[in-house]
Amino acid sequence: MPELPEVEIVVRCLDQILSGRRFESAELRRQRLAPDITPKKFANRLVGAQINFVHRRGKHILFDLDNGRTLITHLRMSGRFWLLDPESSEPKFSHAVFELDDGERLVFQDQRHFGFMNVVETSRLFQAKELAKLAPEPLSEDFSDDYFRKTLKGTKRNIKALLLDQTRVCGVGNIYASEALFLAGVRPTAVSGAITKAKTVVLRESIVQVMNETLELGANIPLDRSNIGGNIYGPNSDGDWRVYGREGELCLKCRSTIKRIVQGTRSTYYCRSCQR
DNA sequence: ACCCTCACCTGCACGC
DNA sequence: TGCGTGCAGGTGAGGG
Repeated sequence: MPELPEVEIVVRCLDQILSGRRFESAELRRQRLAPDITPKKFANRLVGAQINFVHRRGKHILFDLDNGRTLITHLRMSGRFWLLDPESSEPKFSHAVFELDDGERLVFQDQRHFGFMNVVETSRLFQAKELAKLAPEPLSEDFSDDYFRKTLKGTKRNIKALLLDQTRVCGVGNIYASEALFLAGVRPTAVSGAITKAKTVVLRESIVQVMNETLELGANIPLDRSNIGGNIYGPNSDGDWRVYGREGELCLKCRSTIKRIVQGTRSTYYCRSCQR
């Protein structure tokens, strides 16, 4: 269930653990995890390849390989990686299993079956259909005030839905959308194109801030198998969100009651008095 | 071209 | 205990 900051933590762990190691085998157990290729092709394109490094585009995790290919993966709602000892048994819903050197296994587990993989030529990585239409990286200079204002202009969609559109703003998900709108004092139902220039600036900064806050939490954790799942808040612990999941609780700024509404099919949390 | 709704899965927390 | 309902941090396909 990760958004960009959680994916970033997972990527740092994977890069730390896997760089320089080799896929001895690559077993695609659930065909629909990688619908564009057969299990046989999946194995053919990966076995024997060494992992140069692991990086990221939006919420997609990218394994750069020394055979000129890149393994693209997406965790969607419930995907997670495990690095297992030779003795450890695989968890339920292990849909792809990679043997590494020295008997360890990298496992992709996904209870809800929404996750995704593909293997593409690295030379055409950013033209791949998974990545081609993604908006600029929100933590890069490309995600500028100018870009953000232009992408809001001329659309009547509500701002919450727009923030979830990965072709407009990439890396934001359902939690960070509520959080950024609260921080900026923007009502989630606001018409995107009607938001003032000043508010767009504040909202863009708020998106960056909520992501950076989580990244700072993750800055000092060990980049090992204990954090490969991206659960940087620890088991059974929700994030310390400002509004998300706080329906009926008091607003941290003004003490009025946090509301929950449904937009599209997703929950949005906000404060009616702080967010106008 | 745009925008909305639904579908894809399993499991958990809740109320009766 | 059991069963029904609603909910879950994502996104693509298909319809209007």
